[in-house]
Order: sequence, then structure tokens, then C-alpha cells
Amino acid sequence: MTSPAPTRRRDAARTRQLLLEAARARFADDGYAATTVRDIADDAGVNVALISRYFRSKEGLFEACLTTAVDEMRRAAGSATLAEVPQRIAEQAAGIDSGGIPQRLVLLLRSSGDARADEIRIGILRSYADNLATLAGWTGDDDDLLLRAQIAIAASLGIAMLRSKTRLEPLASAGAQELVDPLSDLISGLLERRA
Amino acid sequence: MTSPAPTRRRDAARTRQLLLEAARARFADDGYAATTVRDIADDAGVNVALISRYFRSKEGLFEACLTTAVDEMRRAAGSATLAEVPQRIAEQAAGIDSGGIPQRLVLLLRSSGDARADEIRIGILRSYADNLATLAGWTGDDDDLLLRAQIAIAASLGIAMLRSKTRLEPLASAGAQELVDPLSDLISGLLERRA
DNA sequence: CACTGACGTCAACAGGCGTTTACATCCACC
DNA sequence: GGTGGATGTAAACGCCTGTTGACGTCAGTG
Repeated sequence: MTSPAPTRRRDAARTRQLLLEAARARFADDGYAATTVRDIADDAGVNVALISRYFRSKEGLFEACLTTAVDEMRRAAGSATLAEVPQRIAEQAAGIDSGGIPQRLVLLLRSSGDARADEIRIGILRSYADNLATLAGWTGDDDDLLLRAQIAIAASLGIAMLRSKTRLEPLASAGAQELVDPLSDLISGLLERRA
Repeated sequence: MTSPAPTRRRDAARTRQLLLEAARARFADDGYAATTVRDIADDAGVNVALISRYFRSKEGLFEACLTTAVDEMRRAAGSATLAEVPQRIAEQAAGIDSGGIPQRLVLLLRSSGDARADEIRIGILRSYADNLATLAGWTGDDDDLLLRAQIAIAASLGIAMLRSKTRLEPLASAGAQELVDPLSDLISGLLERRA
């Protein structure tokens, strides 16, 4: 049993990961500007200076949070049929994975003022909307359908935002179970072409 | 011609108003934490110290922005039928009043960390959702319908947010005209009871 | 075992923040 | 027409921010 190093006292990769997780939570909950590097370092249980060492700057750390969140979202996306979409959105918005997934969604709406972060953000949004529009039968020449898909994405983000930032009941405490039916009606009302 | 004072060199009410408008724009665009009192004062063309004088603090100024925005929204609300709701939402989200209305919507999602501001925010959200649910036939005993109304509100806020914070086309540039049809389908899909 | 590079700590810095204080200036009223 | 309160100004304060540099300390290698 020469396991490589389950918990080394000094482990750069682990420290990086701890910082990333703490930062994602803080950025998603409080926003970029309201979050201090000392908050993040304390949450992660590491020294403040290591943020600059591993991520160059606070902005670099935010960008790293955004790109890893986007990567994970892309990986988790997979293909689906239009009928399955509401279930997916409900799961993500409800945060069936405790704490992880809705954080990524809310993070998408957080702005650091950095231009590159904005590009990352808008890139994933566009790709999600294009995907959804394609599932609804979009062939690239129907701007109205794309608009409708983007509205559906906006609705999902709005739900995630409201759930994480307010205690508006029953929305704030609704589980994926209770969200999927309304979301199905929302999506189908928005995207199913009536002949 | 002893007109009272069209433009006095010193006018507390006018200064207060200038500060409120500048602050609302900044808070909505950049968020509470990222906005500095010097930014606001410069935009308004007044001295920084006057913020403390007229609003006690930056937080007091934010709260004042929120309450006046809420007042204006309540005044503009009026009664409507369920069929008219999409048009109203489309106008607000599109910002038919250039710059004014969507600012108020986005402001609702901005957080200052102040508890009282949170209460104001959630109060107006709840009242909007209750209103919408009532229009859809809510009698107070159907939590699912209220949930659906809250989802509709969340969707509206998500659209306003995405429009003001990203350049996701065609959504970002869509006018009220182009938004009203999709919104009608969204609302009716979500709220119209199928027997 | 000594050494070297990676990893972590500490303290300080320069700048920006919100706020306050002391002081000018204006305007309405007696 | 002076006087006092209202309005605006300027500078400074103390605090907190992100970042950095110099300094310990650990772990793997020869």
C-alpha cells in the first residue's frame, strides 16, 4: 500500500482545489466585488498569499472558477431530447447535487468586470441556447426560435438566481420534483411549434 | 416673472434627485459592492460628502434607490387581465421607457448585504407573484399555482438580467414587439389551467 | 546526510474605500 | 442690508483591499 499521498501536509494540487471550491462558493453567493481574497483563503484554510501564487490574482482565480464551472457543465450536459430538457433544468435549478450545480449557474451571472470572463460567460450561454434551439427543431434560419430558446435559458437562470438569493416561498424550497411540471409547461409553451 | 426658482444654484431636492438617479444606474449596472460613492457623486456632478449628508451612508442611498424604485413599480403596476400581462412584462423587460424600467427590475436582484434591503426586495417580489397568481385564478389554497406565478416572475427577471448584462443576441436587442409573443406562450403555458 | 527546489508563512506596502470634520458660500428673511 | 441656517467644498481620517517580497520549512534526490 504505497498510496501516492492521500493527505500530504504540503500538496499544491489539493491547495489549488480547496481555493477553487471556496472561491466558487463565495463568488456565487456574494458576487465578485463583495468577496475578498482573505475570505476565500480563510474558507479554504490556506494562506492568502497562495491565491496570488497559484492564480496570479483575484481576477485570475475568478476566471479559473468560471472555466472549471463551464467545463463541468459541458461535461454534464450530454445530449437529450426536448422532452427531457425540463427534467434537466429542474435538477440543475433545484440543485439535486447539493450546493454544486446551482452555484455554477449563478456564477454565470456574476460579473468581475473582466472582458475575458464576459466572453467565457456569453460563450457558454450561447452554446446552451443553440443546443436547446436545435432540440426544438432550429435549423439556423429562424431567429424567433433561437430567441425563444434564449428566453428559456434566461428563465432557468432567473429561477436559480431567485432561489439562491431570496427566500421567496414556495419557490425557494421547491425540489426538482415540484419544478419539473411547471418547467415542462413553460418549455413546451415556449418552444413547441404550433402548426 | 418671479418664477419661484427653475434652477437655483443650490437646491437640496434637486441634488438628492441627481444622486438617486446616478446611484440607481450604477447600482443596477455594476452592483452594490462594485460601485463607489465617488463614482456616484461624479456621475451626479455633486460632492461626495453630500451622500452622507442626504442619505446617511452608502447603504442608506441604496435603500432609498430600492424604495423609490419599488414605489414607481407599484404605481405603474395597475390592474390588468391575465391576457395583458405578457405585454406588460415585455414592455418592462424591453425597457420601452429608455433606461428607466429595466434598471428597476435589475436593481431588485442586486444585494447590498443589508437585511432591510432584502426585506424590501422580497416584499415587492412576493406582491408581484401574488398579483399574477390571483390573475390566473389563485384563491390562496393552491401552492402549485403560486409556485408557477413565481416561476413566471423569475423568468421575467432572468430576461431583464440577461439583456442588461450580456450581449446574447437576438435576446439582447429584441424589442417589446418581439418579446411579447414568446412571453405570451410562456405565461399561458405556465399559468393557464388545463382542465 | 546534505542539499535543493517546492510549498507555505508572515509582515508590510501602496492605493482605494466610506465617512467625518472644519470650513467656504449662498440665499431667504427680519 | 446684515445675519443665520441651509447648501456645497475640501481635506483628511482610519480601515480594508489586493499584492508582493523576504523568510521559514518540508520532502524528495544525489
